[in-house]
Amino acid sequence: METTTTHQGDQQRSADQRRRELLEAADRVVLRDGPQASMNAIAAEAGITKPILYRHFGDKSGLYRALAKRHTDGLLAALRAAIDASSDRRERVEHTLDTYLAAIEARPQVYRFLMHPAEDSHQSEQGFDVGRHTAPLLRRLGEELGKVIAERVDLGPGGGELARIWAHGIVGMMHGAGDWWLGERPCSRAQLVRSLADLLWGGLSVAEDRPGSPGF
Amino acid sequence: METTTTHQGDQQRSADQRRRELLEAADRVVLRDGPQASMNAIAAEAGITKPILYRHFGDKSGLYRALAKRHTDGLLAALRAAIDASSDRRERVEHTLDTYLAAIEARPQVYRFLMHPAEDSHQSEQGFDVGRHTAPLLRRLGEELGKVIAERVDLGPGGGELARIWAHGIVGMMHGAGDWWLGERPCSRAQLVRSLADLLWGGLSVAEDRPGSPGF
DNA sequence: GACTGCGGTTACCGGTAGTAACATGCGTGC
DNA sequence: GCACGCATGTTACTACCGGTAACCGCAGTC
Repeated sequence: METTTTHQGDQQRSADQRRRELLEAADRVVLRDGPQASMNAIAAEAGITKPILYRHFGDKSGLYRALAKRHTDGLLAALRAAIDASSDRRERVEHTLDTYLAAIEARPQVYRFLMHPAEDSHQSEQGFDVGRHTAPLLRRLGEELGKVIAERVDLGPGGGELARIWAHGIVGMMHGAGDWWLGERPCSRAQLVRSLADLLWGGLSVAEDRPGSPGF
Repeated sequence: METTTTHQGDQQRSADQRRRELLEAADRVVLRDGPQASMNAIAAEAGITKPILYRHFGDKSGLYRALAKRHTDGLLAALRAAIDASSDRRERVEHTLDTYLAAIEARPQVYRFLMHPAEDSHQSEQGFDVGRHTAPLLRRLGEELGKVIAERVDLGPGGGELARIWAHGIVGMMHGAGDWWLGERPCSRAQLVRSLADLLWGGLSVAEDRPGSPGF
């Protein structure tokens, strides 16, 4: 079975390359048609037909997962760099927020695809995974940020748990505010970054009550 | 055309009632099958066939919007009550967080449906609404909370903008952390509420650096 | 020259959203 | 009494989706 080693190698290399080509074609279609790009459309863009896609990626969610992994890895790398770019904690937070917002601003279609990678088939039949609504991207961001917080900030005993909670909260805040901002553009990116950092710095707790506000 | 007033009224009333019945049937199916409940299944549950559904609701997203409105209204009412239930601001925030989390904990299927009401067809053809990924529920929650903050907390000049930013950030935090918590259940609800409130109260800014952490 | 493996195709399956066209029962005008 | 709207309901269809089975043709090998 070793008589065709070099040929096997060629085949392997060309298969990987083919896969990369297909992913790039899929990328173009998703960028154009959004998250509901069809397998037919992707195959057509790649100049082939459906069954080949299925041979390479198994099913639609497989293709989408491969596609999402590429972009997610890129965004994660950018965020890690932002976290390490400065030494002051406040600056660090602002840089991270700004990097995320700049990314979703620059390529909103990609961002949208990452958040809704496919409504994803008919997974577990029973109970259909009650949680798990959030995109994998946000989970990964939360876990990564949780690690960073846990290892750099002293939160006392049980700080690991707390770090994860805060991390997922912060990621959610970033996502929620970012999505709203992207839709309405009510202010500049810098303004949004500063405001969110202020919020995290306890802005809500130190502000004064409104004169006529009830109860306070 | 006024000769049939009473009859018209009867028709109208019965049409509204029919609509309500259909929504209840749809509710049962969505609760059972999740967000990808089909129109056929809903029609069958209601004891009728598809075209009637379409006559009442236009299309699938119309039905889903009507369904979502009901639940959203309910949740919003509960949250408003929570906001008004106490006078201390910190308590208010904790009550609000807890009410939201209790709701998604009690009926995760409904929650999940509200967050993914239908991946929503092929709306605007071109550009497909770059933002607008977030569920309408979250938008509404953000706007409502923004109003409450703006009218009760004195944020100085331009405070209205800031209130909206903070509101959408807080809602995002609640949603992100809540979704993660619902999936992994890493701690009690009370613990999560306290931790998130601590985060909003500036916990991240006042914590000490870890001894060996780089840069700080 | 027959054989085999692999990239590629056509043609299909089951199920989805959505629609057209036909049927049927009820109250009203003449 | 009877034809007319008119709303309610049905069956039967289109068009498309994800996914698959079966076949086709061409490399390279024995």
